[in-house]
Amino acid sequence: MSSPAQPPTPPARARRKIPEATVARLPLYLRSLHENQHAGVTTISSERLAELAGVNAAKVRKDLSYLGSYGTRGVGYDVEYLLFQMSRELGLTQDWPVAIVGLGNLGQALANYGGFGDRGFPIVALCDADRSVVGTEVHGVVVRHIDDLPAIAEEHGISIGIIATPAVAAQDVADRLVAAGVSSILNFAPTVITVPNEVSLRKVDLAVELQILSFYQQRRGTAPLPPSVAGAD
Amino acid sequence: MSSPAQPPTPPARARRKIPEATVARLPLYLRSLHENQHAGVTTISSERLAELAGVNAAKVRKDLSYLGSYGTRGVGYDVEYLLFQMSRELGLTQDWPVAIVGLGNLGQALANYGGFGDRGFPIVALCDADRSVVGTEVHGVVVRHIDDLPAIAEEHGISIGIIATPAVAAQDVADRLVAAGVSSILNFAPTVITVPNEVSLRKVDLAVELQILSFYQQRRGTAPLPPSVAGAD
DNA sequence: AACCGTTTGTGACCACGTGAACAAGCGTGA
DNA sequence: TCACGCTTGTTCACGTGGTCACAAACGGTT
Repeated sequence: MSSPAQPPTPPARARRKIPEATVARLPLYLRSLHENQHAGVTTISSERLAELAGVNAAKVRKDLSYLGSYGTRGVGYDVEYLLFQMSRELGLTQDWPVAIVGLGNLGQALANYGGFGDRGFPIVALCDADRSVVGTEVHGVVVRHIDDLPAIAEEHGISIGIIATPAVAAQDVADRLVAAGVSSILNFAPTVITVPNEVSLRKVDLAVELQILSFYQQRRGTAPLPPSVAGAD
Repeated sequence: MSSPAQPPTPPARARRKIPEATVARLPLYLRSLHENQHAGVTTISSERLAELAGVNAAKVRKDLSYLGSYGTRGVGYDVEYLLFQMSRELGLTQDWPVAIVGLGNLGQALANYGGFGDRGFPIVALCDADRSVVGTEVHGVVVRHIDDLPAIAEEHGISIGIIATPAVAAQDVADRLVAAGVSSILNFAPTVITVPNEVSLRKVDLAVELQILSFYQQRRGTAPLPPSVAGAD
């Protein structure tokens, strides 16, 4: 497990364990805070932040309290200070170089989407198994063959890999990523993949999302129980 | 804010309410069942299905029991019969026509991805606000202007809408979709949008996924507690 | 300095989902 | 026919997360 990029966060005292559900919401708060900062807002209340993030105010306060007591009673939270603390906690004070494996429709779209590099996740490497794609350039990055993955990973200090291959190739790619030292994987392939415990895995499955919508859509005709809003959990 | 609609629970015999977490897993079971069916398997145990779906066997049995008692003790589940029941429950015995709004990188990639139509979610309409894109053809479908949304929705009987616009346009598009009668929305725009209670909303936020991975990646240097595997729940 | 309205931080309670354990039930073979 | 092994369906205990409510504490005002 070579971890080329060590987090700059100092040892610090015993960190409190943040619930997974809270971690999933922090990026939403972060985004709203950024927007407020750009709008010149310097202080924000939990109620306003809750409204922007689409959650309940008590939940916001509890979530933020896991980071520490960064608010001021009777006033609210200092936007800039909270942004700093939250960015630090999320590990966003540094860049995390990303590799995308698989350059079909989705992979290319992801590579061309500029929103990643802007937010601290530069796409520094692209891989594919198809030799007719290798050598071409996408969004300024030359596609390399997946057999070079170990060298590529070491070269760029890649810690996050995105799988955008067909389902049949996904598990093999995941194994290769892990072998190359990648310890965080985002899987877009429509299949279940397994990784060692020490590797973080998240998945985005478009077909599953549509089928979930289908379920409630179909129920809507029979029972009036449509739970709107669903997390990215 | 939004009051939970309680009163109306009238007609039809009370269908058992399937937990949201279970609904999110049904598509995974469905996929594994399809693969087994294609491989000629006629019967499957909860343990095998659990392995394929990456969950625990007890959870599989409990999830399936919400659909009814479709298994045979000592034997397992009949693949074909379970497939049928599950498809029916998920509303997959019919097609759900889908409209994609926003044809940037992501929208085009989604439109070109053939995996939707195959699985009962045909992309029948494409919309964009940019008049230079309107009129072009993507994956055999002509892009129309978003102002035509009401007519388009009625024409094709669209019930599911996919938002693939920039963040600033997302809420407006969502409002238009709802006004046009669309009652299920899948949002890819990196922003929180709100819809009426009777509309189902799910979101896929790539930046959020990466930031969640970043959190655990950053922690890995300080605390050895990386909860791998995370649902799209 | 003391009071007052406001907002945070947190403790208590409740609902939901998870995992293990087990009885019920089915098929098989003697 | 009966006993035995196997797998389901369900019950129970537990942990996590969500909501409510309220005391603590801060700035501003008198």
